[in-house]
Amino acid sequence: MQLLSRKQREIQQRESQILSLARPILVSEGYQSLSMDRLATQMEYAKGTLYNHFPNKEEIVAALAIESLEMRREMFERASVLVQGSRLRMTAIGCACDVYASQCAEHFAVEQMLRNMVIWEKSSAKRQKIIQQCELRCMGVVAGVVRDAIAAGELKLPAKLSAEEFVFGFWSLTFGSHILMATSPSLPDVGVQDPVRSIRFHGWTMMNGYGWNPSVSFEETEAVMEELAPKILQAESEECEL
Amino acid sequence: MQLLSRKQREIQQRESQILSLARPILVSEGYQSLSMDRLATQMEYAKGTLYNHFPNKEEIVAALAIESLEMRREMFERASVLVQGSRLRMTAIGCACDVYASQCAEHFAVEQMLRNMVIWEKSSAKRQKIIQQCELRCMGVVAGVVRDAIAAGELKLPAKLSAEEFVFGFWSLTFGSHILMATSPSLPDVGVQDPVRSIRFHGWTMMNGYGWNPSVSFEETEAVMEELAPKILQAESEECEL
DNA sequence: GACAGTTGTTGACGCGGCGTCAATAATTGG
DNA sequence: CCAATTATTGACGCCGCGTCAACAACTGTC
Repeated sequence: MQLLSRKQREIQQRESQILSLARPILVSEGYQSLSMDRLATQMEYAKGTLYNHFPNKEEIVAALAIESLEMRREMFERASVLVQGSRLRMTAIGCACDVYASQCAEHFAVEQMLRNMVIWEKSSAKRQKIIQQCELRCMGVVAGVVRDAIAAGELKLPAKLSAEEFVFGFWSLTFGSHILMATSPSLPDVGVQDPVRSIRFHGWTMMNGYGWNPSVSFEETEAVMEELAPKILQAESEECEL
Repeated sequence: MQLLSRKQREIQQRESQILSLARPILVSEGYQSLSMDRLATQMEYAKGTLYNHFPNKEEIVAALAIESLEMRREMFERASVLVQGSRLRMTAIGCACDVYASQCAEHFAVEQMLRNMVIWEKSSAKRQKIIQQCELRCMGVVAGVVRDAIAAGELKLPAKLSAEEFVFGFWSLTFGSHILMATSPSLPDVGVQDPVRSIRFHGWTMMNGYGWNPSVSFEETEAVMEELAPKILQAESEECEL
């Protein structure tokens, strides 16, 4: 019994060892450079042993993506309770997105890889379910803030727009901008000098467009974001480098 | 001289033959399924001949992406002159984005593939330049509308926000939403019933937030988009299926 | 503490895809 | 008609994924 559980623990922890070895390779050298043979060599285990843990390479990426999505959700939750007032809470979540995409770029990158259908399709139904639940819970956090805003009379949703559809707009805006920043070789060359500030401004304007109260000046919004950014990152600081 | 030019023409047209054979495979079966051997077999040429045209597989994808970007730009240009008034012209371009992403999904998909650094990095400097110019020209079309709006006094840009940075917001919003629609397995499950309409509404609201005149009701905006969509597609109709 | 049964580990192997290159064929100019 | 140039070919080397039969370690039993 003692030995069995020791062995089992050994196996358990090997799983996370695989993941923590795979992540830096995946992020710094890309999906192509992550080879099972290389991983096995570095682990000092045979390749077959890796396949006891993950049925294929894609599953490793999916597992990493789940870790990343989990982290994003934690940052959302932390951000959403750092300040008072629905509009500022929403702003804080927007800030969390920025922090996540820039300070935890390796996690953001792994999330994106999963959006390649090749990887998604080859990953197990079990992990697909988990990933969808992660997404759902992220959405839930933000939609919760929106519902609070409505309940407090600080925001009135247009007819035919659900809270989730409302969130979808902000999601698209920040998400799209981060993808573009990460993959568009040279935004400055097309005239976008400060993309992050621009998107913050657009988000702020969109909130104005919806009449989200109490209204805040953009300068104040920026100040709040500057102040919150380190707090959002804090608890993750040890597991999130670069 | 006759024969030489016939031969040369033959070679020229083989290039587009390769591309038009590669595109459907790439789109319907994914990047992994596009193999050089398979392509060669279907072309009824030897593999080596393919490599006379494209130094590697990635370059084929890059070449396809250029075709797609070119088409997007044409649609933007066509959309931007279909209506009068800067706000409606901007709306028309937004509509062009929707049409492009939904009706020319295969082109949109190829564009996205290029955003995988693996493919981007392996493509030649020459093609990278062309791609950046395509992006620049797309941006140019939209920024032109914005500048017209400013000149006509229908829009006033906030200080510290360039026309391009202004465009970047709408770009992120529509682009982000289309990526999410294409890759997020089940938006309806997280509560987003009608993503396209939602984003149109968000874009409309953002324009309101910036005080873009003359203001238009959302219903009218939708009506204009419905009317324009087929016209934007028209000239491409033969080269864009599904 | 020997033994049968179970569970975990190994790495050589098959397969398929990319890109190369020496041999071969076609084309050109003289 | 004959070099010289240019285009075409497909077998080959290499690498990476995933498998599986052989082997090792561990477990519970008598």
